[in-house]
Amino acid sequence: MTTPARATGARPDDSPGDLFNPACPTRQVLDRLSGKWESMLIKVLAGAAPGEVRFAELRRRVSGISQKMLSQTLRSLERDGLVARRVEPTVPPAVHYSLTPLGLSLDGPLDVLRQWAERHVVEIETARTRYDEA
Amino acid sequence: MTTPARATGARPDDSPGDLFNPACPTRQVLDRLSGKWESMLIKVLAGAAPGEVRFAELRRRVSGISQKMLSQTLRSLERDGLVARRVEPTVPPAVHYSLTPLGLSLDGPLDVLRQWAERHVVEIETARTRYDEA
DNA sequence: CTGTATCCACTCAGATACTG
DNA sequence: CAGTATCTGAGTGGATACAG
Repeated sequence: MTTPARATGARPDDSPGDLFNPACPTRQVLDRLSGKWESMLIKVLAGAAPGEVRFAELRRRVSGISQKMLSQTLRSLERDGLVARRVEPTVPPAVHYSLTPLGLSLDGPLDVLRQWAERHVVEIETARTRYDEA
Repeated sequence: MTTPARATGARPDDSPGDLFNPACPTRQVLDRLSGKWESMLIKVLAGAAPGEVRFAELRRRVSGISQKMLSQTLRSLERDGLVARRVEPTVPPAVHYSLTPLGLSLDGPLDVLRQWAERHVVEIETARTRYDEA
């Protein structure tokens, strides 16, 4: 994702109604959430809040995710300050993940979207079917 | 994206807290919005609602988008019943796009996310910088 | 247990050129 | 004007193997 530095340069880019300039905050957040697992991870962690969840347990809760994507997604979430990581220096190590206050504050907005989704999936699927028939 | 039919099959997949099964509506909606342009297009069209916007005008309003991505994104949005397309049979043809009631109803939830984004971008950027330094 | 490294397939997104 | 077709590079995500 990583905000593309203005694409072509075809136009000098000073259009009035340009939502693309300057680097739209919404874009950045949406990009962050646009991955395949980000939003699910936040929901799972929010569901466990304020408790911590270990790596293996997360893997179980978000079934279908690969080890790679789990650690990759967690790292990106941690980088953005949405997820906290705590390592217990035992052998073998136990790593606990939890939502930061910032991460937790995102769950509300995400939930609004979730509710919209649940209310309208059928409509969308209907529209899709109708479109594909034509 | 297209919901991946349960990945590996490693586990019989009947975990209790499994958000992945059955095909989560949230996932589908988030997937729909996860593209680079989808949410921006909805915002632009919502800003013009209930008016219609022509193809070329959209291209101007969402600067940086290529012709290909614009038509591609509009088609997927139309397919899902979020966007309406009206062709005026003149020569050359004039095509008008607008949000359907369904599409319009999505603008609210999206706006919640936008507001969250605007309130917290700085925090996120700070966290990111701090993480990258370590 | 909790990752990282590597390889590979697939999709996304942009550039360019062409059509009704 | 409003697209479609094609080519290409970059990014995403999965499988597998290996490491602290």
